[in-house]
Formats: sequence, C-alpha cells, structure tokens
Amino acid sequence: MDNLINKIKSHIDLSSKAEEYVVSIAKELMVSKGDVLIRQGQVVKNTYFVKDGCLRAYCIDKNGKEHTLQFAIKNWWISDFIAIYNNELSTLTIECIADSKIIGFNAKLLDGIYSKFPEFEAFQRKNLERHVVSLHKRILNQLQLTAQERYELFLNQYPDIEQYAPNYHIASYLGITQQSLSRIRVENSKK
Amino acid sequence: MDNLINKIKSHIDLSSKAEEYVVSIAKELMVSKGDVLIRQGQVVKNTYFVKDGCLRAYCIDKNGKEHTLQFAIKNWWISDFIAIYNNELSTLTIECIADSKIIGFNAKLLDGIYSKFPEFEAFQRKNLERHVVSLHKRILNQLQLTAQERYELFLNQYPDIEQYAPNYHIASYLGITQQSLSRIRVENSKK
DNA sequence: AGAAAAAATAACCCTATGGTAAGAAAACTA
DNA sequence: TAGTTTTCTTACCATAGGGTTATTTTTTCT
Repeated sequence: MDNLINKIKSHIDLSSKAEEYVVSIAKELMVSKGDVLIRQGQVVKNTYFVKDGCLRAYCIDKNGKEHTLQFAIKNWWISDFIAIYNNELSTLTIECIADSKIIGFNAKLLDGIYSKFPEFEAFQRKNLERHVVSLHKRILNQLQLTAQERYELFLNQYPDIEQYAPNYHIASYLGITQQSLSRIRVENSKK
Repeated sequence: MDNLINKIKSHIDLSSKAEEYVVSIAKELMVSKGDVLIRQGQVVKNTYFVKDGCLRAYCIDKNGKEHTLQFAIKNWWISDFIAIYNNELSTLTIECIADSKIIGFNAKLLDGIYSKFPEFEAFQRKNLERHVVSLHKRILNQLQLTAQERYELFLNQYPDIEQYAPNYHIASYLGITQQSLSRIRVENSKK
C-alpha cells in the first residue's frame, strides 16, 4: 500500500483523513499468471494499481486475433477505461501475465473520492494529462515509425516489460505478427 | 463565445465570476485557411477552442512526410498537448484548413483557472477522460482494422471533417498514403 | 528428470500498402 | 475566364509485413 500512498504524496498533500479513505476502499490482492481480472463483454467494477508484477489489457478482434492496448508494471494503473468512463461493458480483457501484487479499487467508489476529498482532483487531472501525452506519442509513433523502430523504442521505453511479456504480446502491442517480430529480432541480432 | 460558455454550462454550474474570468482570458480570433497557429519547434503559448471552421494538428517526420494527429471542428479543442502538458517545445504544427472562428486561451492562464475556480476541475477531468477514451479507441482501431475499415469508420464518425480536409490529410490521419486512399475510394465507389 | 505445453524461429508464398511518376480534375487567383 | 497551383487518380513495380505450416527451443508441470 505504501507504494501508492507515497506516489500520491509525491504529487499532492494528502490529509490523514483522505489517506484513511484511500486505504479503506483499497483491496490488496495477490494474483497469479494467467488470472483474468476483467473479461471482454462483462461489467467493469474495478481499477487496479500494480504494486509488483505485470498485467496486460487487450482486445480480441472478429478474427480472434489479440491486440494489446496496454501493459502495466510496478506503480502503473490498469483497467478498461473505455468501459469505465463511458459506463459500458468491457471491450478489453485484463490479464495477469506474471504473478503480481495489486491493489483493486471499486471504480464507482474511486470516482466518488473527488467530491469527498477535492485535493484528488488536481492529482487525477495531472495523471490524465500524462496519460493523454503518452497516447498522443504512441499514435504519432504508430503513424511515422517502422515496425523495427517501434520495437527499439518499446525496448528503450519499457525495458522491464520484456522480462514479463512473451514476444507475441509485444508484437500485438506494436501492431505486427509474432513472425514479423521474430524476423526483426533476427535482423537486430546480426548487427 | 456563447458556444463555449454553453458547452461549459452543460457540464458544470458556472458562477458569474468564473464566467467573467473565462471571458477575460479568451481571445476571439478569425483565422484564414493556411494560417499556422503553432509551428513545430516553437514554444506553445495557446490552446484553441474552435467555434467554426476546421483546424489540423500534424507532425513532419524525418523524411518530410506529414502525419495528422488530430482534426478539430466546431466545439472541439486543439493544441499541442504534448508540449503544453510536458512543458516542452512543440512537436506539432497547428494549421487552419478552412477559414475559422476560434477562441485562443493562454495555456498558463487556463491552467491557473483550477485554483481560482475549483469547479473547473471536474469539468476538465471529464474532458480528459473522454479524450483518453477516444485515444484508446483510435489505437485499438489502428491495431485491428484494415485501412479500408478505418476510412469507413472515419467517414461515419466525422462526416463533417470530409468537407474541410483534402484526402491526403485524411490519409495521413489514417496512416496510409494518399494513393492508397484513392484506391480505397475507387473500390468503394464500385459497390 | 521427463513429458507436455507454450513460445520462438524459419521458410514458404501472398497481399496490402508504399514510392515514383505522369496525367486529369478541381480549386484557386489575378 | 484563363492561367496557375493544388489535389486526385492511375499505373507501374517494389517491399514490408501477413498467413500458413513445420521445426526448434524454452518453459511449465508432475
């Protein structure tokens, strides 16, 4: 729990009451590789904060192919934000890809925190701003970089994810097949 | 100005003082097709709200190719949010692609509005949530749809943009060349 | 450790999209 | 409205990446 509280405190002054409240709605969980926390098509109840380990958010398209929207490692948040913010059923599946320690928050309770403790507003606004920036960058990278360049960037930006995610997960994040990624890796290893 | 004030009022209760403040920092502008409001590599001072017309945000890659991150029409916001939120120089160019009426806001003044009038916090949080949702959807679409499907979706989602944007802008938004888009259009017209 | 399952690589050919260049059409501009 | 510029289309070949299947390597499980 300290991870999260410290992370919050590094951005805002957290009153002890607010801290108590956060702790009161948090559920610490140990989850195992392969566990599915949110399943495509179901109601999304929770948002998760990763203390340790790795989770993945992906969708399955009409041909059964998986496409990874997000990985989440230590100190990242993950959920189906499309479903939560639009109040819809999940289009994503959230899956543990390594044994992980996570903190689950009921999305509705979490959403109520802003009226109870307005100091969270600015915190969340900054979080969302950073999130928007990273998404804008990802879109621009997808538009202008080759698969090879995107892979190199991915390894530089998220070196820790490689240890958890098999190559076909990474390929599905980069928008290529695992065979193409394998080819790229072979090319890179020749240099 | 009413557009914007009404839009805000449809989401939050706006005190008359807050409304006055918004008006006091807003600059109404008439801009012409071809005008560049933000230029790649420069300091980003403003965020723009479009009252009428159409603007476009794009970057130019190392080979000189343009990639469109965003179009903005009536009632949309546009700027280089990567630069503003990260306090960096612009990586994007913001250009008018039709004669437009817009409202310019100094980004720093706008950022100060939340401490002056906290009722804007929830408003902006919701805006950012919607923005995140649309970006998540765009990334998922880019991963799982063909160019043809992305073009159809684009026409359905943003039918108004077609009247302003030449095809090569749309192609650069979809992540294909204008030649490929032309081919797709020919195929579609055969049906 | 040995068996079974999962993941990665390889080799094949295929297809969607890219690059270049030229001509046609449309949109400005004087 | 004629001339100029921009945009769109077409056609050519080139290539990055996809689909399929088989094989090898690695990981997991008992």
